Amino acid sequence: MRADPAPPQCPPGPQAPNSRDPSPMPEIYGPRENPASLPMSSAETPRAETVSPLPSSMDLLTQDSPDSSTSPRVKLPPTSGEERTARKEDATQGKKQKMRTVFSQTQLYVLNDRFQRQKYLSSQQTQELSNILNLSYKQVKSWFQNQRTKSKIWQKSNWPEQSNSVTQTSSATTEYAGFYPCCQGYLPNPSGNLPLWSSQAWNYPNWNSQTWNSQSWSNHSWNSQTWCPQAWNNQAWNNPLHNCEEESLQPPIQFQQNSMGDLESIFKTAGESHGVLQQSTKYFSSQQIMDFFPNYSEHST
DNA sequence: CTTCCGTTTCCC
DNA sequence: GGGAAACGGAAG
Repeated sequence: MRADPAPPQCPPGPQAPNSRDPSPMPEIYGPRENPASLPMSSAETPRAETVSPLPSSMDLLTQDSPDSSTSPRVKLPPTSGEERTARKEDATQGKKQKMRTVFSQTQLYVLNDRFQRQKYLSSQQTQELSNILNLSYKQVKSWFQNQRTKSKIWQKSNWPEQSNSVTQTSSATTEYAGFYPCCQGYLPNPSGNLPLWSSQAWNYPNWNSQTWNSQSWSNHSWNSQTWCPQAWNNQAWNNPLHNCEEESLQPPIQFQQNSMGDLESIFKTAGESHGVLQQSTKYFSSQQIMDFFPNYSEHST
């Protein structure tokens, strides 16, 4: 019965942090063709085993089989080592068992990094991301949804007494970064300061950091007045044909198809595990790490 | 189709 | 038991 009397199309701008408050983020990467799924070098991918969910209706554009069949990215983290491919197959009774995938650190890293800049992905972007990470469309979509939920909860907990969205933005510039446990040590200050990644992220050369600094973003994103996910996904900038913007927004560094491979190798050599993030930042700026990602493919002009 | 929310189910 | 992935349903 959750029926947000959401407006016809877009949610009212300044509204309670309760109803849908999408945080649109201008697509800075622009839609790109998907090159080819980046084979996760099964480097550390813990175990991303997945169910074979019954394709719902939207799997049309996705390789929905989460991949247990496509990618071996199923390995156990150095902690609990035991491959447990043991999925309850007893589901033969008709009750489809739910398999909970454990994303690899690399996958989470990329997802998180992306999430920090973009709370919402277009379907195409989701698709691309899923290809790169060797995840299913659904998985990426679900992950972002779950992340958004956590983000909201996190925000609320940050301003327990502030129910006024206006006050929030002025008093806090925090933005949920969506860090997973292993990264928390890396966070500057989970209790109020802008996450490191976020701040660095705003060094986009082509982004008006003067105008769009972290605070602006925070304000804008979580109190957006004229934005809604659906509209967003239909925007021109999500349209391959409209990429005038993205060109100018392309970061200088372009990793190519094997970007993930590079990243992973670094993760490995750096000693993956918990140190992976810290280490990786020594080689790449968070910006770069992230940038390689959306640009894995350069649109052939 | 998407979003959200609430819930379930699983892994640690 | 907590956290997180996945599911189901309502609403747009």
